[in-house]
Amino acid sequence: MIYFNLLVLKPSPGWFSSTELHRCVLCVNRTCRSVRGALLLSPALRPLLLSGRLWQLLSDWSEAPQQRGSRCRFRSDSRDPPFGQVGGPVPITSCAHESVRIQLMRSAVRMDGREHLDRSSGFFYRETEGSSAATNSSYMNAHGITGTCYMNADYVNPVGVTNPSVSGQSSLLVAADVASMNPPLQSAGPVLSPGFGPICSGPTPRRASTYAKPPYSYISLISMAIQQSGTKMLTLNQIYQWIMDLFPFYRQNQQRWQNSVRHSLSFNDCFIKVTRSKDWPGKGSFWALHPDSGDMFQNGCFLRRQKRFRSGTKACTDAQRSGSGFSSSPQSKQVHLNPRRAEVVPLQHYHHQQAAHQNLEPNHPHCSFSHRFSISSLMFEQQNQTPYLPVTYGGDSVSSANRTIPDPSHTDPFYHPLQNYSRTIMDC
DNA sequence: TCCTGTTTAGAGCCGG
DNA sequence: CCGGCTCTAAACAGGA
Repeated sequence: MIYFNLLVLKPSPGWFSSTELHRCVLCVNRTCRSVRGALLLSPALRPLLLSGRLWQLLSDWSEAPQQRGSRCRFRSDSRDPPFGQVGGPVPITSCAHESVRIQLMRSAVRMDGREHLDRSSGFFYRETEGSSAATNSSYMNAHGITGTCYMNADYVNPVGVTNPSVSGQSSLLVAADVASMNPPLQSAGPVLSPGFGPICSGPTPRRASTYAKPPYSYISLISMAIQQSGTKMLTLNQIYQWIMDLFPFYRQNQQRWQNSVRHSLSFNDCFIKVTRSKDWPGKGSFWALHPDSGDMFQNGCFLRRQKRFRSGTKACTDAQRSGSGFSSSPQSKQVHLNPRRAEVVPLQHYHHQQAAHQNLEPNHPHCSFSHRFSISSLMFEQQNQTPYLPVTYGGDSVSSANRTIPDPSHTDPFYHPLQNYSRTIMDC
């Protein structure tokens, strides 16, 4: 029987999304014979942990793999050591070894036989000051179990997937920026995966003494932010926040890059402005991705745009627009609702209508978004579980009656945008 | 006043 | 070399 310690770091404030928990459990279950979890939690999560609810959640999620015949089991019963003791969950402050934010499983574990993956294709995370990049770094966790980390870059793979083989080791990357543990901009925690988009092979970000600039363009960052949101649209401030939460680099010189973000939103046709409804007051409009902009990024890779999206292309027919209640003015990036055709349409469904129409199903070999972690793939997987858009495209004339399903982030305390990507994570 | 959004301009990089 | 893309800066207007 092999036991592994699963160490998950989480920023504060914050909570584990269902997807993150799901990912932890499933990845481990699919890999290990048995798992003993040890969660490093932010202080905000401790009450949840102490109350037993977190363990219950983990336990519940661990059932699925077992039903598929897996012998793996996530131990969460009363035999688990209590909080704070060896073998049990530990408070984040007891993590003695701070230099490694992401702890690995023990060796001799193979992840789905995908050892062939290129290191550069993912598995990005940051190491702390003083440690060297692109090295294997031994560590000892709070329970005295040693492992090896492969340090190769500054950023976590946005998918947060496992790296199947690193010098014979396996890793589980589920960590987030440990803001609660480190003063921002001074020490480096791993960066939480935004939930999609492979780090494409190519130039590997080099670690710097300070946070290195992410290899993503602003358009990529904005696209990622919007895509990862449950409603597929964000306000400007939410976009700011998402970027800063995910990439500590952008916590500095905010005026500079935020201006660029605003410029990108306004200048690029791939972003459309969704005006607020009267009964949904607030500052600023929502920004969404143009329904036809799905193939901007090659293979869903956010490092480089395949082509610049320009509105007015033939990709989206009038029939499709009208059929789903969409209409847009060629003179404006704002989208307007045709009230007579108004209906609540899940945006991802609309995307897939587009994809199907163009013979570009997510799994289609010619689909530029056919990548495992591409937006379309992810959206396809969540088609039956993603909440509907809280509003249709339609700006001012969207009636509250159409907002039949509220923004899940407003009603579900456990909602997290990343939860939509559980299927992909399960496949890790 | 601050934030949001638009627009213009210029520089740098990269690929054809 | 040229065009396209991206980034940065700045000015400006309008709204909360």
